[in-house]
Amino acid sequence: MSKATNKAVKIIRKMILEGVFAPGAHLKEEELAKVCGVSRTPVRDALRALAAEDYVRIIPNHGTFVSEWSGQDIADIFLLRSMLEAYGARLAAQKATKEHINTMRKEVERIDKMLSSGKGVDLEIFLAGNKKFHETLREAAGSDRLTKIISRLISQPVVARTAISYTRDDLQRSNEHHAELVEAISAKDGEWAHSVMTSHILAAFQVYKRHYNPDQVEISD
Amino acid sequence: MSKATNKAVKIIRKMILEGVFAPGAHLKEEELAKVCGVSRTPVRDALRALAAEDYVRIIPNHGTFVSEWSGQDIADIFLLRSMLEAYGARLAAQKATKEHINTMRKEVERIDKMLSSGKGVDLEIFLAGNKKFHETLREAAGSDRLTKIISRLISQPVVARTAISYTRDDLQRSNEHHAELVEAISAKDGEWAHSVMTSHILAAFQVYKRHYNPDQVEISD
DNA sequence: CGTCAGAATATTGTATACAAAATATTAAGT
DNA sequence: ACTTAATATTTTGTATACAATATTCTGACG
Repeated sequence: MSKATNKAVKIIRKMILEGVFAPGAHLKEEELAKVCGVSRTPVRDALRALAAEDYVRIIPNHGTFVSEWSGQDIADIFLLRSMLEAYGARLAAQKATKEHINTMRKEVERIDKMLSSGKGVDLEIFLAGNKKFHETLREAAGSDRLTKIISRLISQPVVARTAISYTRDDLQRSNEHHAELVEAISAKDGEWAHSVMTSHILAAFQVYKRHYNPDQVEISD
Repeated sequence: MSKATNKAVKIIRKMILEGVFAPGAHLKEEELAKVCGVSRTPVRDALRALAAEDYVRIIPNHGTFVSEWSGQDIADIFLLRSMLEAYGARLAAQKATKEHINTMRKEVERIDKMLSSGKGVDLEIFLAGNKKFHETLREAAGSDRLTKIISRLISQPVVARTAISYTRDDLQRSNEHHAELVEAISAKDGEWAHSVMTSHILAAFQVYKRHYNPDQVEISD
């Protein structure tokens, strides 16, 4: 993506994530152009890109609107993700190199060290390690197409917004899953890896549901 | 998509499919604008859309190039598709309404009638019926996101180009799979549907491989 | 003969101006 | 007061002009 377009994408995405534009809001090109300090042309490019990421939806001749997400949508995403990532894990078990495995193992150890240090949890470290772990696993799976599909799913606003409040136990379990995945992949056991990864993502879904529970939604009058 | 953009997308996509632009070819915006009879602005829009469909890839500041596909890529697509469509079939078994099932059954019967008519095979009827059958099944699965992902996979040039030479036996088997899928879904048996759909897509992959075999590729000097 | 530098050209990226379409506003009629 | 039609305004869509970048060509030099 080119300079001005890229700038616009970043600014607009951030604003949506921060709630500056509410779900359903109508994004006007000229206004965005002013905010981003570029002309309408790259703004339009940016909106097309954000539509591809499902941040907005474009209705021809009517405009661009911030996407709205139902609980069903979110469940959909997690279930699809669990399937796709599990498939990736199976492939990784067949194809991972020693380097891939070492990288993953290192990330597991780094997080483990953080958790058992006695100090408070450092989410920064966890998130970075988690990201690296999954990226490496996808790379090991060796399917660019799969990687792209998954990336699109998890780059979506709902998931991106999910700066979930992980409890210490959640982090612990997550990292245990990671450790087990390394074991399964080392053993070249695709079914095992598949199964652990499924649990891993569904557990994340559970954490999400616990936090963003429909029961907790308040309706103001 | 708006008028001029839509026109450009259709023209350019067709030209790529027809081989007017070879894989790897550099598509120049001005030239396309002239061919399509619109300005560069909607052409650029069109190229972004075609990139999303994987017909082309865009390299910033360098241009747009017709996508190239390896055998590995194609295998990747079929395998992913088999997984995703199988997942859809499982969902459909859980959620399909009587109307969905009736529509699917009707398409099966229409193709069956064509095949057993004694006359030669009518590919038009088969392709239309096949399309309708799968669309209905995806609708029955009730996941817009899944539908979108699958659509993107199968709208890709490699698959689109696959006007495969189905033999009569291939068509017969394909329709038997369809019939079995209707049975499985009627019985609300998700595992059965999943399994039949997997076979169905992998069989299609086999037909593809039989036709577009690397062995047959000639290299001119 | 090759290679490197620099100018010339071609191509993409961005801004602006204009056209088409949709939305909002006003005014008239019931 | 409520519709409805006409008009004004806003917003998106397209074309063109200009700027930035990349590519190609040319010629000097080793």
